[in-house]
Amino acid sequence: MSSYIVPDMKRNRRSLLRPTEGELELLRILWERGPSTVRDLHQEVSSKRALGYTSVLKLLQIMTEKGLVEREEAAKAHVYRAAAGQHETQDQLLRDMSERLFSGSAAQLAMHALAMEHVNDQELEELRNLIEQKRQRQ
Amino acid sequence: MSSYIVPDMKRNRRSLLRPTEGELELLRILWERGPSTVRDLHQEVSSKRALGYTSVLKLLQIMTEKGLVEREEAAKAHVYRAAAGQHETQDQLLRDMSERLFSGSAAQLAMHALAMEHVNDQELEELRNLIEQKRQRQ
DNA sequence: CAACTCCTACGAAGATTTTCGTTGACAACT
DNA sequence: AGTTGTCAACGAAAATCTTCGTAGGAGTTG
Repeated sequence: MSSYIVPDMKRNRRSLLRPTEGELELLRILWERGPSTVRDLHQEVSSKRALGYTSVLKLLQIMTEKGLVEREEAAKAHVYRAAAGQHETQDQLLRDMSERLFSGSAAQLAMHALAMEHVNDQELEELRNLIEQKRQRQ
Repeated sequence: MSSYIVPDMKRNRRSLLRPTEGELELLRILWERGPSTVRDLHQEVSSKRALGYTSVLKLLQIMTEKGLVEREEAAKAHVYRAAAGQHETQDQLLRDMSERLFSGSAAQLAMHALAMEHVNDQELEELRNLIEQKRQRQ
């Protein structure tokens, strides 16, 4: 009989796919601001809701373990940056959602999204172009 | 001295807005199949992944408490049906996602969704119509 | 150099979600 | 009546997520 130390794959597998609520909050800020320190992030988050400094720090440490962010330890205050690109993550989560909510139909998802809210002229124009491109390719 | 029984608002507030992962899985099946028993649902879920019968049951009980499903107790095997409409829930979750991933731009979300995957002709047509409607209204 | 300040690491409490095992009710069978 | 099968209820373990408090290192300043 033997026992192994198995890397915690349950966590990794799922988390790479889907950042949690709090993780996403930080990622969003990192995408906007670019590489930031804990203090930067805490300040940003604080404008939205109360959250302790060490909470943000801890979250970032976990995210580092999961590979969601990478950090530069050169300076005293470590600098964090998103490991995955914004688009990549967005697409991943959208695919997920289309799967779970619309049985895989991205088009249905898109229609619901459009029907839902205000869309400005420029966005409408981009959408029309996108659709024309798609039509010609098929 | 008096004590009150306070409805668990923390739970309700959030959960009505956002079914958890497992809850959504069951809701999707209920939307597809219509009212179902625990056994039905368990069978359906089992085709995707291993999950005990009582796990499904428990989840349904919790969902009943939360008001996500309603149940008919007439027969021995209770029959559950989704309380929240599919569209309602979809829109709610989309709004959420557009907020969290695209800073509230549903149009951006839609574009990403479209760019991502194959969309058939009929869907493209519907999208064009939808966009035309929007354009004229603005 | 002692008092401050800033920052990371670590551990841990709470809340929530996920997953079952066990129990007891009820009915069908033998 | 005893055995077997199906189900709901309940409780609880395990996994995750969220949020902090506390400790300790490293500069800074009076």
